[in-house]
Amino acid sequence: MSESAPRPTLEAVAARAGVSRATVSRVVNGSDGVREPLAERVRRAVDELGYVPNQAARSLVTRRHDAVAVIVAEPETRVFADPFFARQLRGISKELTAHDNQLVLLLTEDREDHARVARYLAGGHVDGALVFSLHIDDPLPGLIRSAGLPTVFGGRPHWNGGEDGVRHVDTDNRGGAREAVRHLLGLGRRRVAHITGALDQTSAVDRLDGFRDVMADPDPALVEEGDFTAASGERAMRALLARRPDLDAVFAGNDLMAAGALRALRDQGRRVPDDVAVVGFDDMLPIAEQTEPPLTTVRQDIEGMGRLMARLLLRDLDRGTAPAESDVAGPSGVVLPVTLVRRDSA
Amino acid sequence: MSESAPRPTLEAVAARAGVSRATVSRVVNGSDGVREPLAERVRRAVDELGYVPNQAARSLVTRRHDAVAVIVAEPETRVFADPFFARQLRGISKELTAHDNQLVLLLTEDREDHARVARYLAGGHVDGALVFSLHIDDPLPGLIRSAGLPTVFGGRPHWNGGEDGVRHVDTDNRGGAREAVRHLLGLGRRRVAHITGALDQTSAVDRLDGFRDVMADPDPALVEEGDFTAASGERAMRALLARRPDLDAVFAGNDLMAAGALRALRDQGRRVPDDVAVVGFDDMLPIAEQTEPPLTTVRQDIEGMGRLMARLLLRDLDRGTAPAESDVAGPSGVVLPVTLVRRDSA
DNA sequence: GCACGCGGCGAGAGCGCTCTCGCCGCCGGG
DNA sequence: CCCGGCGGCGAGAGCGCTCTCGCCGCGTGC
Repeated sequence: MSESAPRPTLEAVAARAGVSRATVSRVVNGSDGVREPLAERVRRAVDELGYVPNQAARSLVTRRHDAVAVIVAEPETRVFADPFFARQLRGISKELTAHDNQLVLLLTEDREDHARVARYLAGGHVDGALVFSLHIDDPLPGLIRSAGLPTVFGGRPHWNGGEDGVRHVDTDNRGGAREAVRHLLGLGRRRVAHITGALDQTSAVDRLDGFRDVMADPDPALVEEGDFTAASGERAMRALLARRPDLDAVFAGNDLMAAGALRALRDQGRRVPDDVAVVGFDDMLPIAEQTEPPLTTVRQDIEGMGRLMARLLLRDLDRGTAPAESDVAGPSGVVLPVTLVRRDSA
Repeated sequence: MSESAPRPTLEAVAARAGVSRATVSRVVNGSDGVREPLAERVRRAVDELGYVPNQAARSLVTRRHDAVAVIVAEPETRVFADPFFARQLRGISKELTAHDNQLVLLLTEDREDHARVARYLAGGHVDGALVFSLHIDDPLPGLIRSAGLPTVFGGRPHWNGGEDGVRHVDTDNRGGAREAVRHLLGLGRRRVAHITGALDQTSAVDRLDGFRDVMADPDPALVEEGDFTAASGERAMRALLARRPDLDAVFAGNDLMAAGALRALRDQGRRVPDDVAVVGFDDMLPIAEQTEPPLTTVRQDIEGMGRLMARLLLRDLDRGTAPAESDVAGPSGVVLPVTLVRRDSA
């Protein structure tokens, strides 16, 4: 216990094994060129001394850190209100640890934080970055790109019409929306409304686009903007009912808004799904299961999304330190499939 | 763009300012002993070159990393099912960044992960650790303590009867439970039941103790064990109703179980709060607000808990690198107050 | 006016590692 | 049997920083 024993160095291991530092280094890093009996002796010495390489010293020369930053913009809002974020982190974490990388978490809320993050990234503490930036006016992506670090974005970035080489992974928001609306039509519903999410986020825009794909020229009175909160869903539902009392289905941009809509419908005495069928998006547990009735919704693989982001980034990191814009191999954007989960609300 | 410009070193700044490395170092690290005009010249050189210290090189000599590990055990279960975790992280993050420390997130699920974490901590990559370990048989705390790193635990650790010097911060689970039950009694309820959380977690045990404090020798038939999930709450509520159909109130160990209980009560045709009053714990949003009726519950300051944990740890780190068991100043355990939030369920 | 003290600054060592280079011993071919 | 080649290993430099130490120049006291 006393004074924390000074950690053994490469030198110490070398001395104990009766070899040079270089040889120990070779063994520890698994490079070949060391004959078996010697290697074995080194390994024993490592065990006996409980040697663990000093990462700082190693980074100093290799310029690798085996660490990536995960940057989450605006934890204030939706991101932190639901388990979304935690699931994604979990996926990322799994993938990173499987490749012996550390996860450095950076939560940002205001401009000041952005400067800090930019400085941190420029400081070269990490090898790459995974970024979640939701809003359209967020300066963060720009800062990050200019830091020149390999980066993968979560969700389709705003400035990316589609294929300009910005690495990202997204959920098939548009396809999922289409599926949700088609399901409602398949139920025989004809006057399907949509409550959008906050339209400064691409996920909301894409879901709205999916709705329009299927409804082809819907009555504008059947679309109402929300902001992904339950309260906004409730308010939007009321507005919708006021404008189109005859509506018989609603597709909400997420489960939280669907829950709000459910409440508004109940207040107005509409039965779900008999009078109005409701479909959500996300399959956010436990919300989706706890509503009355349980929510039919579009499930996305959050954890898988996290894993994939990490995997993409690690791949870039492996292929040489310089991921020049040009020679990116593989698709720059990946879209994950979704599945419709049928419960009782539609 | 081309090849990422080789980052400027101390040497470069020194050359530009026409001083020695030592002087630049002094200025950069804010130590005094450099006269103003010179210091100013150095600062200009730093700006012009966009110099950012190389953390690896610095750590190599200082043995500080300005980084703290946050270790979350078993993200599988409850931790990840609710926004609890994210809130706590947010508090931690705020406090850490305010002190220029990085947050390294370690998520663990199985034994193998534990070994990895132990190795990581022993590897001296971080200056301290913040640990969330829920379950009684978790080997993690032991591993961490033996790594000899300054550590603060989230929640009361199992092996700690109270005051044996293990740094931790906890919510006033017992006090909150008492308050909840007293509230029910104040409403005139007399046959108050309790649905416990998973009793291998101290929070569940403490809440049960609080219940007992007030109910003084309650009918054992009025206590049913759950596991913090909504499903368990529903099941427990049914069992309780079967045994004591005359019960007129229930205190659930958390909001999720309260939501489950609400559902069971509704199924059995009991009105809430008229027939049976319900109180939860956590004030987990958006659950607590979305139930029917909205839940009266005990709110804890999750984010504050995170902040406090970080603050405690940073304090330990500042007072010399060796936080010998003995000379810990200040209380080893801190308990955060809770408040009862009255909504409609009780 | 001279010695002494003190504060500002520079020189240099060294943190623990990686990696290049060159040496040495072993093999095969002429 | 000698020489060239090659693979295994050690020596040493150097990554970018901090920090101790000592030098130098100035101000002060007698």
